[in-house]
Amino acid sequence: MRSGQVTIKDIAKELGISASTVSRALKDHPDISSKTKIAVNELAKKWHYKPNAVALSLRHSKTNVIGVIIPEIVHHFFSSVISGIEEIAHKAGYNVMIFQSNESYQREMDNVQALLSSRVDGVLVSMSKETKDYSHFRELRDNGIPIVFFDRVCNDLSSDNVIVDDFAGAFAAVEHLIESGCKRIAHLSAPQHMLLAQNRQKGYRQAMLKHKVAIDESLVIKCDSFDEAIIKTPDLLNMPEPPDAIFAVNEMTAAGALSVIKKFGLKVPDDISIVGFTDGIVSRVSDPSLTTLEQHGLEVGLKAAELLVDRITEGNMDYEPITKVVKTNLIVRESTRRI
Amino acid sequence: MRSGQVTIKDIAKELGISASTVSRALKDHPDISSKTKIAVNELAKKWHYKPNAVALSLRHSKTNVIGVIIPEIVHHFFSSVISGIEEIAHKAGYNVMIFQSNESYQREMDNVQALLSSRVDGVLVSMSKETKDYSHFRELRDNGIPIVFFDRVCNDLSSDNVIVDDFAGAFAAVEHLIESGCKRIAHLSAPQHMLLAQNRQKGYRQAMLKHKVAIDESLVIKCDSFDEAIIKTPDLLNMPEPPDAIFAVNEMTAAGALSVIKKFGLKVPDDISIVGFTDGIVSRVSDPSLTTLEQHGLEVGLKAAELLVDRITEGNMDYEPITKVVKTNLIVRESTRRI
DNA sequence: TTTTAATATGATCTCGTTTCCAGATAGAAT
DNA sequence: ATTCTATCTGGAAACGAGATCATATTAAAA
Repeated sequence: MRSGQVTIKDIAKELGISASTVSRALKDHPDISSKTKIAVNELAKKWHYKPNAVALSLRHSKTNVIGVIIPEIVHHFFSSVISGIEEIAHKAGYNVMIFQSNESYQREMDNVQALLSSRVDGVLVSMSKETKDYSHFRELRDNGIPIVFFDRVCNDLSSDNVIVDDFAGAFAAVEHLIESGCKRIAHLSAPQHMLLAQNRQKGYRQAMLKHKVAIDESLVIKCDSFDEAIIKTPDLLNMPEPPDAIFAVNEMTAAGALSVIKKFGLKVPDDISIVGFTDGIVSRVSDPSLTTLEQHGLEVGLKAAELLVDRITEGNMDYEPITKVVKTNLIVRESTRRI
Repeated sequence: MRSGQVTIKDIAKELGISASTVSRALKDHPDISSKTKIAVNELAKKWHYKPNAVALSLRHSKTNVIGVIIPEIVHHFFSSVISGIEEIAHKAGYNVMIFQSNESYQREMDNVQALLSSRVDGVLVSMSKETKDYSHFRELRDNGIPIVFFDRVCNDLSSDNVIVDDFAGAFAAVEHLIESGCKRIAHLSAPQHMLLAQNRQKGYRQAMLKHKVAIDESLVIKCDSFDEAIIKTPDLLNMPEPPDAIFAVNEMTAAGALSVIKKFGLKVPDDISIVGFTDGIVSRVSDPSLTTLEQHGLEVGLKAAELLVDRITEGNMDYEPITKVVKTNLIVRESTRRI
C-alpha cells in the first residue's frame, strides 16, 4: 500500500478530486456538496485517515504540546503533579512532553533548549535545586511561550506560580508540636535559595516565636533527603540536650530521621515526635505512621495546567502574573502526640 | 521585533542572502564561503536561532518523539521506568511524550489515536488492566510505528517485550517462605488475563509443588491493591486455619495486608510472614520492612527504550520480535524469618 | 583566447494541511 | 437573451527547513 500513513492527497487522488476539497469535506465546510462529503468521509474512515499533527502544527504555528520540566519523576509529589497536568492537558487537547532535570542546572537549560526547538505552546516548570540563574526561562518568555512555575518557584522572576502554602503548613505543623508539649524542636531544612524552603523555615520560626519557644540555632540544619537524614540525625540525637521533636522539610527526610531514631532505641512519639511534609505513601505506611502536611500534588498539577492553558488561549504575553496557592492541611498520625 | 521565533528566512533577509545559503552555512556545508558562514552563525547566535523541530519533522517524516502509555504515573515502579526511558531517549536525541491510560481501555485507545496523529517515531506501552483487545496496537504497527511493551505484556501479540522475570521471582519468594518454615502460604493475586499475574502465580504453584506443600485454593485470592488488601485480608485471618505467610502480587497489596495484620495484633514475621513484589520505598520504610523482589524499574525503562531506539534506527518493520527479561532478586528484610 | 573547473550562491520543490482567491456551472431574476 | 447569484470546486501560496538542480563569477588549464 502507501508508505507511511494516509494523507489528504492520497484520498484526493483516489477520488479524483483536489486536496482542498478533501480538506473541506473532512471539516464539514458548508461549501462542499453532501455527496462529496460522504465519499470523502467514508474513504477516510476506511483508510484510517488521521490528520498529521506535525503538518497542522507547522501550518498553525501551534503544536498543542505542553512541556514539563521537573527535577525527578520518581517522587510521589511530582508524579502526582504530572498526573494532574496530564488530566487537564488531555481534556484541553494538549499532549504532554516530560523532561527531567535530575536537579542539574545544566540539564535544565538543555531541556529548555529542546522545548524551544519543539515549539511547545507552553511550559510548566519546577526548578532544580541548583538553579540560581533564570535567563533560560526568560528566553522562553521572550519567545512568546508562557510559563507557569509550580512548587519550586522563585521570587526574582515575575511569573505565574502555583505553590503550596508552605508557610501556613509549616506553621501549623510546628504549632501542633508545641501544643503537644514539645520544647526543643529541630528543623531539617532545604537550601535557602529555594522559596519553598524559606517559607517552611519562616513558618517554623513564626510558630516558635508566637508560642515563645526559644530557637536553638544548632537544631536548624540543612538536611533534605533520606540519605542525608541517615547521616545527620545521629548528631542531633547525640547532643547533650537532644531535640524532643523534628520538623522535616519533606517526607523522605522525615522517614530517614524516623529510621535512625528507631535504631537508637528511642520511641516515637514518646521520646521524639516527628512531622514531615507531603502526604506520600511512605508517611501512611511507615511505622509509626507520620504526621504530615497533605500537599495535594494532584491539585497543584491541575491548577498549574489550567492556568497555563488559559495563558496559551489568551495568546497575549503582557499579562499580570498571578500566584495561586494550594492549601495544605495537617494530618495527625502516630508520630506525634495527640492533645 | 519578530513575532514568534527566529527563522532561517529572518536571518537571510537581514543579511541580504537566500534562505538556502543560510541553511547551508548553519550546517557548515563546504560550498559556503567562510565569510558568509561567520556572518550567518554570528547573527544566528545573537538572535538565538533554534531550528524549528516541527518543520524538520515534516520534512524528514521523523519527529524524534517517543510516546509512552502507562496505566498510572503515580506508582514507584512506573515512574522509575519512565525515568529510565527518559534517560535513554535524551541520550539518543528523542523527546518523550507521556500518556496515562488510568487502567481504562477506552482511554488507552484514545492515547493510541493521539500517538498516531502525533506521528511519533515509536511507542512504549504497559497495558491497562482492562485491555483484552489489541487491535489498536496492531494499527500502530501497521502504520510502521515500532512498539515495545514492558511489564504488562500479552502473549497474543507477537511483539517486542521487556519483562521482569516474574516466574523466577515468585518462585524464589515462595521457596524462601517455605524454607523459613511456612506451611500455609496465601497468594494475593492479580487478574489472570495479565501475563505478569499468571507468571507470578505459576511461580507460586511451582515452588509449592517442588517442596510438596499442599495448596489450599481458598488461600489463592484475587487481591491486587492496598485498598483491596484492607478489605480481604481480615477474611484470611479469620479463617479456622489462617495462613502463616502471605505472598502478595505487588508492593502496595503487601503493605495493605501488613497494616491489617498489625491491627489484628499479630506479629510479623513471628505469626505471619509477608513477601511483596517491587522494591519501592514503601517496602523499605515500612515497619517491619518488607521482604520483596527487586523489580528494577529503571532497568526495565532503560532496556525497553534501548530496544525501541534500535528498532526505530533499523527502520525495518519485518523484524523478529524478541523478549528481554530483567532479573529480579529477593531482598530479605524483616517481614520474613531468616533461616 | 577558449575551455574547464572550482567556488559560491539562488531558485524551486517537497513534506501535509489550510485558506484565500479564482473560476466553473447551474438556475433564477431581469 | 443577458445579467446575477448561489453552489461547488480547483489552484496556489504559506508554514520552516533542506535537498536537488541550475547558474553566475572567477580562476586555472589548455
